[in-house]
Amino acid sequence: MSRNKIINDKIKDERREQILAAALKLFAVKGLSASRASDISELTGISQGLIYHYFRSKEDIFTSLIARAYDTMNEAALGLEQKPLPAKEKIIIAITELLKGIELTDAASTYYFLITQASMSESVPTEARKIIEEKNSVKHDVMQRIFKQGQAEGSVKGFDALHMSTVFWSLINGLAINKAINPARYTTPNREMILGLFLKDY
Amino acid sequence: MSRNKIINDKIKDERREQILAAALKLFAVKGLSASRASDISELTGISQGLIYHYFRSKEDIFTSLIARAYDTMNEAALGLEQKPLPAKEKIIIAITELLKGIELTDAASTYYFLITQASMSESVPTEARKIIEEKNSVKHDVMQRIFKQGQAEGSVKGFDALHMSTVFWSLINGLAINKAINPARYTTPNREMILGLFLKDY
DNA sequence: GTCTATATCCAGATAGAC
DNA sequence: GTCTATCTGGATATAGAC
Repeated sequence: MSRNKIINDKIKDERREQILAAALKLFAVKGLSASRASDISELTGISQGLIYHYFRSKEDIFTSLIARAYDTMNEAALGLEQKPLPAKEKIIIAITELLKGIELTDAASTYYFLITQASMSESVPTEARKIIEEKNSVKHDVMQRIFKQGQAEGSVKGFDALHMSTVFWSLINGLAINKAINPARYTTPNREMILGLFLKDY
Repeated sequence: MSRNKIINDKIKDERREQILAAALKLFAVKGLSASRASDISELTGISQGLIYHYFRSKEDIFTSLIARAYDTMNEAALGLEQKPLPAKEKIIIAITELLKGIELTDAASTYYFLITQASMSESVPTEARKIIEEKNSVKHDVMQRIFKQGQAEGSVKGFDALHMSTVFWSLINGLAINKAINPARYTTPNREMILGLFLKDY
């Protein structure tokens, strides 16, 4: 590979990343159909036409982002599950980290928001819909297993593990949305209050 | 008013309701910008042009629906607050009714969904945005007052009432979304589990 | 690789006949 | 009141120059 080819490839990667980063911000707060190619153009400073040199279509950008979002979130969930810790610790870490992510509105929570928007909407490209259906259950399954582990260890309350993971992710999701809707009013809720939902001795 | 005028007014009302009902379904699941006037036309059987005889614009329909949605929800919340009951009972009723609404996906929960979609999206008409900012706090304020009442009565846990209302509505909201995303997987969570978040003796 | 200009399409909204 | 036909604007995507 020639010197120039290497440099070009690097530019190509950077451009793709710029486009993806801008599109992520837009799609997360406006959804796919209300986000314009011209918005991406403005945010990145690159011309509208150039977007289509890097992606076949707007939907293609969207689908790429959905895939990334799930990979990021699911890796985090699976990574936590595999740590050699008692379930109680895993649950404390999960809630602490997730609450922190919501509070800071970091990159991960923008992904989270994108997924929520996309999951709620019936008007997503077929490719993206497939990914959602395929990968949405992973984090639910992980938490279910962690709750069961905790029940075996005696630290977790005795409710149905499916119910607990439903409540867990619904609450986290709901908090993220709440924050987004009204950042001024939002305050991170008391951690003990939430931990007490799942753990004994709280 | 002549006989014909009365009949015409009735038709006019019915048509408006048909359009609003169809638009509600569409906006709630696809959002404003992905919902087409032609979709409304298909759902109602009314021609596309006729829609604009009853509403000035698509945004006008959207704004009308948002106003209705908040009125419906806020009336329910304020009605509950004013009942001559101990706070504990009010909380039990609220959670029971809301969980039921989510499970059945009734009309009220479609309104709820519309509000969530709209609140999350930055691309809503200015008029609708105003209504959201004005009326979104009502149900939070109501729950805050009920929690404080309950703390005075000794039945409610001692966490900050603002935190409790944040958690309350985030969880309800999150559950509604969860159900919408994956109806097959959703099971209504154990009511006692949720009540225990707020009430002593659970 | 990047831009400007443009083709093409589609959706919101209007006009006019019945 | 309702429909069909049409205008118009704007957005995606492409073509071609540099």
